Amino acid sequence: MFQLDLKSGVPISDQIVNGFIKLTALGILSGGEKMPSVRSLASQFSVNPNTVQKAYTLLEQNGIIYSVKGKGSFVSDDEHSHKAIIDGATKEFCRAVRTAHQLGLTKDDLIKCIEREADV
Amino acid sequence: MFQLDLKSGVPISDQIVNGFIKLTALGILSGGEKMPSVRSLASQFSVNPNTVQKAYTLLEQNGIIYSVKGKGSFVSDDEHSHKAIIDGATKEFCRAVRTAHQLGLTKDDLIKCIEREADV
Amino acid sequence: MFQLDLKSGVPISDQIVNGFIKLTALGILSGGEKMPSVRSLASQFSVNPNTVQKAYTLLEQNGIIYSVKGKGSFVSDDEHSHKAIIDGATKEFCRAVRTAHQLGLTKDDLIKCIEREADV
Amino acid sequence: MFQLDLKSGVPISDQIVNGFIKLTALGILSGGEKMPSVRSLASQFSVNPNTVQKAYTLLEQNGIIYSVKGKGSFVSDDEHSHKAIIDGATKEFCRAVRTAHQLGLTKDDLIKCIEREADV
DNA sequence: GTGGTCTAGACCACA
DNA sequence: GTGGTCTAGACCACA
Repeated sequence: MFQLDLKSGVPISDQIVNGFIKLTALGILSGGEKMPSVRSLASQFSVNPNTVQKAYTLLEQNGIIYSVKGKGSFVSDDEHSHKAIIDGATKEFCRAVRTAHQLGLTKDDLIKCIEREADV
Repeated sequence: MFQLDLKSGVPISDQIVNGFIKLTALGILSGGEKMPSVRSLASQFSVNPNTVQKAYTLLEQNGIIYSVKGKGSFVSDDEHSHKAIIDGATKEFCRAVRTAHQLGLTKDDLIKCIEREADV
Repeated sequence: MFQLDLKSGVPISDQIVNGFIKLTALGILSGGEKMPSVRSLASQFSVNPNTVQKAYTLLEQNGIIYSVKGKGSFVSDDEHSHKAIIDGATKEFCRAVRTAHQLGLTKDDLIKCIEREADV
Repeated sequence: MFQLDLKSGVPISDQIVNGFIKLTALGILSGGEKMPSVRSLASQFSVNPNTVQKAYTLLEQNGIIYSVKGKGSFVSDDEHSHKAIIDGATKEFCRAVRTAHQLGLTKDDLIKCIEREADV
């Protein structure tokens, strides 16, 4: 699935959120599929169930998954989850553009960076 | 100079760092100029001196300013500080590009965002 | 009959209760009519029989249905069930009015909402 | 301030959220005012700090308060918090109207209820 | 079994 | 001191 870096300073719950967002973005996880249960994932990562629970709550608030008490958590329909991910990522990226621009990077600098990093 | 936004969630020390980086990027602050003293800036912003101190330390670590014992802190020569700022901003931005790309934003999406946000 | 929405977060047993209440309110189910057996409904909905049983118990407690040992469950006579439904709904709605009013919605706000949502 | 009912079945964190929403709606708490610290409120209510923390996080997500690490939590500007409260309450109430309407309450029934409960 | 809430208490970054 | 994250583990409703 994905790895956690306990010493990175990034909250573990956020790492779990990001991990699942990537899996979904890559199509490895798709609509309706069952998520691992809170407890099983916690023991798999040797992490507290509360931490996983928090991550799942965040994922649900962002429309990536939905949970059914007593049954489990499930990935939202592809259309829904895909839109949620693209929307979030776009917002985040546009903020980065604004910051870079304010610090004096020119449009050309930014595009050069894209050519280098986001090449097909 | 610049304003602090306590509600933004961004650590105040980071906001101070960013504020000075912007002033320098815009050429409002230039090489050799004296920075306000930690204590004066703290009282001006009604903020804890430790917070300003932390910001100054970060600025120094990034090569934007340098301090002279007993005299105060000064902006690095233009060439030096400018390079430091551009380098930092580029690194940060490229990371944002990678993340956005991994989450499924296409090159076109990214460029569209730049057109919108970084317009002259 | 009616559909269950697993993603809604509303307990399935409550959804079954509400489903039958609506069918009765609409006159699709009327007094004396036999309810589907717990087991048949459970398999029809691919849901745990306990869940259906719980719903039936709630419906009985609210006077919407009654059960006869060895024969099954039946819809209460129209007058009875209709009154039970209206009473419950009224109580619930009045509570919502109180809450909304306490939070600062004016009588006009509330009525505007009714015009919009409960239009013929 | 307000009281908690530990046996009500309503999550304590939600009760705290609702309590502060009411205090704000009533104007007892207004923009910029400092909220009690997580720990002090927890001890005042004899409740775990995590529970208060959760409530504060929810209030922040709803735009009612904002928190500054190291300084405390504060009520959002009146305009902002007021809008957030009215929006939330309206959404909630409209849902109640739909439900009541589906169960057969007529527009007149609903309005009668408003006259009774939301009288000036 | 499964998600969700809660207590008790440690530890961190920030001010 | 203040908010925020986390562990350890209990307990509840729902299925």
